[in-house]
Amino acid sequence: MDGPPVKIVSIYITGFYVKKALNRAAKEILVSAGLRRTGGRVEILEVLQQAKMPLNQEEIQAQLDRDLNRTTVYRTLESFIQAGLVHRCFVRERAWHYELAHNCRPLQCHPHFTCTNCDRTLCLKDVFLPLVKDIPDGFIIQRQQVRIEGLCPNCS
Amino acid sequence: MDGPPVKIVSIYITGFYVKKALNRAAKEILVSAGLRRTGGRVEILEVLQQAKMPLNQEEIQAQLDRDLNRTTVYRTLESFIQAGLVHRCFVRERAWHYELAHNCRPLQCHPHFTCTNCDRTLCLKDVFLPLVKDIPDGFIIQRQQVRIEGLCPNCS
DNA sequence: CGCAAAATGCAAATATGTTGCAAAAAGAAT
DNA sequence: ATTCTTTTTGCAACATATTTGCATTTTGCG
Ligand SMILES: [Mn+2]
Ligand SMILES: [Mn+2]
Ligand SMILES: [Zn+2]
Ligand SMILES: [Zn+2]
Repeated sequence: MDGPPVKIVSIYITGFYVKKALNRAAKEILVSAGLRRTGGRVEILEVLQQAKMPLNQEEIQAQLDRDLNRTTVYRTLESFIQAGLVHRCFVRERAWHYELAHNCRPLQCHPHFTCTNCDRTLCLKDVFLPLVKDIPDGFIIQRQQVRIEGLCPNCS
Repeated sequence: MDGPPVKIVSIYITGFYVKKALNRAAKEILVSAGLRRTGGRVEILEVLQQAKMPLNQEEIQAQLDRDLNRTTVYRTLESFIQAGLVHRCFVRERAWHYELAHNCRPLQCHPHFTCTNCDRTLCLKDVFLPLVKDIPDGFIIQRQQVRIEGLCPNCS
C-alpha cells in the first residue's frame, strides 16, 4: 500500500466498474480521470465534495469563488459525468441536479428523499434497497435510482 | 355487484387511498372524479388509457384528434393529478411525463426502464421492489419511485 | 517558448412550463 | 330552451433551464 489510506468507492463508468477515491484532492482526481486541470473544474469538484445534497447549476455556481459562466458549469459537469465522477440524480425539481458518484453500491446510488412540506432534498446514504430481481429476460440493468417523497423529520 | 366487472386498482390521493377503475369509459371516470366532461379532457384521458409508456405534453398532444393548446394540455394534466387519476413519472428526459395512476401498489407505482441505447422507456408493470425498510426515524414515506437504466431486450 | 487541442465566455437559440386575461363552454337552475 | 354562474380554454407574453456556434483563451506537452 502506498500513501495514506483513502476510502474506496465504486463508480459506474460506461459499462464496467472502476475503483476510485473521490475524497482525494480535487486536482489529483482530475488528473487520474484524464481531465485537464482548470481552475473552474477544481472549484466545481470541491463544491461537490463538500455538498450534502444534490446541487443544480445555479447552486453550484453560487458556491464558487471565481465567476464561471453558466455554460461552462454545464459543460464541466457533463465532462465529469463522462469521466464517471458525477451522476445526475433524480429529484422532483425541473433543473438537473448533480452529485459526486460516491456512496454508491454496485449498479445503484443511494436513494434521495424529498420532503413534500419543506421541499428539502436529503441523501439517504445508509438506506439500502435491493436491485429489482424479477425483471424480465433480456433486460440488462446498468443503474437503478430510487426517489422517495414524504415528510422529513423536521416536518413530520 | 352491479354492472360488469371492472379491474380495481389502487390510487394514491393526497394522503389516503381510494379504489377506482381507470379502465372505464373516459367520460364516466371524469364524472366520478368530479371533473367537468370537456372534449379535451375526454380525449387526453383516452390517450393516456391507451398509452404503453409515460408520455409528455408534446406526445399527448400529437395523439389528439382535436387541436388543443399546450397550456390546456398542461392544465388538464394538472387537474388529473389533483383528482388522483394521473401521476407524473420520472424518466431521463427533461420534460415531465404523465401516466395513468393505475398499476400501482401502496405508496408506489411500478418502476420505469429507460434503454441507454435506443432511449425507449418501458413500464415494468409486474416488477416489484419492496418499500425501503431501514429509513431513519422521523421520515414518513408518501411515495417511492424507481427508475432503471440499462439495455432493453431489443438492444441487449 | 511555441504549438495543437481543449476549455471558456458570450450572445443567441431552443426547450419546457406558467401566468394573466378575455372569450367560450359546461352544468345548474328556471 | 333560456339564463346564470363557474370553470375551462386559447392566446400572447413571460419565466426558467439548458444548449449551440463561434471567437478567444488556456492547458499540457515537447
Ligand atoms: Mn445523494
Ligand atoms: Mn408506467
Ligand atoms: Zn420537511
Ligand atoms: Zn433499447
